[in-house]
Amino acid sequence: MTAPPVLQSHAVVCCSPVTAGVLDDAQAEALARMFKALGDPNRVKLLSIIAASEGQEACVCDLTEPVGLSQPTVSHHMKLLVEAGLVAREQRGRWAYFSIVPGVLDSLAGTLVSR
Amino acid sequence: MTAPPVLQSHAVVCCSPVTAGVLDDAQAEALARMFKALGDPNRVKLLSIIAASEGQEACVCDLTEPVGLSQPTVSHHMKLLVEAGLVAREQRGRWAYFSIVPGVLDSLAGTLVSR
DNA sequence: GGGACGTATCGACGTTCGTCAATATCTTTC
DNA sequence: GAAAGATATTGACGAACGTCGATACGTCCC
Repeated sequence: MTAPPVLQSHAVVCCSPVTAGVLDDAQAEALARMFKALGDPNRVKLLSIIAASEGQEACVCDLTEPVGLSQPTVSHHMKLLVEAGLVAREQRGRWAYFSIVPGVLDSLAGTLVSR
Repeated sequence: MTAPPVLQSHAVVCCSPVTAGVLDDAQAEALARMFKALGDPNRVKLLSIIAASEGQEACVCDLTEPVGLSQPTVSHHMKLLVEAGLVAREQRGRWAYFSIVPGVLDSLAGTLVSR
């Protein structure tokens, strides 16, 4: 929360391959930040629900019931996913629509493949 | 530690794609377990050091200095990586050699690609 | 403007995490 | 078998996490 919203650029910076040489501190930290966001079962599930929704987007109201968590907790998880640069938030009318940032999962996958 | 060493099979079980339908609890948990292991900068760095070493293996003695952590802490991180099924441990003489489980990172990457 | 509704923030709680110093365990060598 | 070296375990600590109920904030509609 101390950081301004420069989160979109993560998709660009995040991608030094794990297996292609020793990572420096900044690279390791950028990668760990995204992986940590994926390090909770409910967040992984939330991502998959969004991906499976039509239009690849969903609002909190769609997400609360499938994961069985309270609305504030889902809101909290979504905030973490947004801050990690994995998910984008768009306010449309009363609802907040969340979608997976295009390409970010592929980029992350790219850091894991042996090359 | 309540679980016996069935960790090798993780590479087989871990791989329900995030973006190909809503994950059930077991799948989400299996994925999150591996991602959580990658959710610490020092562990990511440890992985990259192992990958960059000749023979793709390293002992704790090789790892302590690059990450700047105490020996027990490195040992602890390695244990987590092993338990997550990402790293294999092999005792050879006095030393314990750690190597990345073949294919596991590619499998993980496979769960992220949009397909 | 006053409700009603969807979402975010706050405050609190128990739990897990990352780290270290101290110590124990295992392996080799003399 | 005793000493030395490499690694693991233990115990402790503060920090971060996941969760909730209560409440505040926006947005729409009458």
